[in-house]
Amino acid sequence: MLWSNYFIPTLKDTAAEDSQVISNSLMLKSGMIRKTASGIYTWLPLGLRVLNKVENIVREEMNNAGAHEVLMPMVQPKDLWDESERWNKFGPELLRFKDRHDRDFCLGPTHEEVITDLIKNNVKSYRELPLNIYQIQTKFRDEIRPRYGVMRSREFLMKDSYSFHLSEECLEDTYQIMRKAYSNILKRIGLNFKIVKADSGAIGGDRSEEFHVLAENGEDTLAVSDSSDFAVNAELLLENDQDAQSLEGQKSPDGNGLLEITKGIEVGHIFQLGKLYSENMNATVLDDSGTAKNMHMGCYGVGISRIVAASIEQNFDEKGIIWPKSISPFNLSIITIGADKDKNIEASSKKLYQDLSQKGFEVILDDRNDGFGKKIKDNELVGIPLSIVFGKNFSENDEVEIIFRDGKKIISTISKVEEII
RNA sequence: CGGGAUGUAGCGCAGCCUGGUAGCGCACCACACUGGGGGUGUGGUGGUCGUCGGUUCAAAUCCGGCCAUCCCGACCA
Repeated sequence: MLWSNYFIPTLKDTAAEDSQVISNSLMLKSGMIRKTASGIYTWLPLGLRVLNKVENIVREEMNNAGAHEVLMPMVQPKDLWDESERWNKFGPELLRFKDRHDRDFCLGPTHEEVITDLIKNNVKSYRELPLNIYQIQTKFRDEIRPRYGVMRSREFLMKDSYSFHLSEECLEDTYQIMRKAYSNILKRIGLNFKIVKADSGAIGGDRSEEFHVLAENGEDTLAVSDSSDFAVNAELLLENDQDAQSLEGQKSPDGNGLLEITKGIEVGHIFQLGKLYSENMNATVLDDSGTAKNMHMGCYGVGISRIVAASIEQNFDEKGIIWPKSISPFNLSIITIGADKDKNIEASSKKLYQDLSQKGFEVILDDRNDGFGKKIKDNELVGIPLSIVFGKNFSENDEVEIIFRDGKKIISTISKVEEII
């Protein structure tokens, strides 16, 4: 990729009103996203690269966990929501509209109805279970007040899975597999996270846990034991008007150590739904005695677009974004200074760019006709892990400089670059 | 929906109080210089001041309605 041909509209400043949340401000400044309307964003090429990387890691881990990918419609008919009795329960967060024939539809905020309908129409025997189906798709929830950029947007990209089982034990097995898969996802991306017990909320069901990326700006308050794995969304421990901070230092409910209060961003949520939907929507299979049984269900969500923002909330400095290597939009950049004066810089940088690209590195060649200052600032803002600089040192000594995002610098020659990076 | 705030050039802002020919910085275009931390110079492009109405000889400025956006709250994967 040549920077000069790429679409990366970086900004020096964002409006005061858009700068309240660091991830939003940095995503705007680095040219990852632009706001189209409140809570609705366009992903630009750079942002989309990151989004796709998160998406692919999630997809790989889902496939590894034995889940199968589908793509369900974003537009859903009212009849399915009547079956689950959620058309009336869901409230104005469900964006509804009519088609030209005056039939009612909504934009999908979640897909329990569609998947349950699909499975009940196509799975008749317990022999076909368990099933674990997922999709990666845009959801729409008409939030009362969208905020914090893509962290709480109305339109967002989510991976949602639904599992179907004859027995509760089988559901528990899959739940544990998904729990492990979610941990793998966040570990692979390289984020610091906690799994916490949660309130299952409006989706309903029996048991649920949330995956929180730890960050100071997190919306949720977590109570975590200082000496065991115990962690819970602080809401669940609060009584009446109690303040979350008052939990700090109290004895952990599991008996191990004291509670610490920390902030998290909820990026994943796994539920055991039980038979809630299968009963409402009459989804059954025949068991080994030929009896119709309502299926046990689980559902598992990951906020893909939210993970992108959460990663920034957890990893940034005064210069800009710091990407974990796993989701950085590029592995490295090559920066030229004065290439139009020194044709050797132009030719050599291009050759290195081609060589590294051919070897599978994702490289952006910053060939813009600008000075060092502007280029390195942009590279730091955008969060590229390392930059290889062709400049005066190359003209005079055939040396390039490798500048890492944390500020460390190494002088090298082209032949040694590959082993360093 | 309650409370608070904002809306002026592509972006960031000043001007509004005290009405009188719309400004600054950045960006952008041209040319030259420069080329290791957002460089310099010269010359340019770009705005029905969110919108509708009112007051006035005259409105970005005063008054009212509406819209949009942001922050706090209730709500929420």
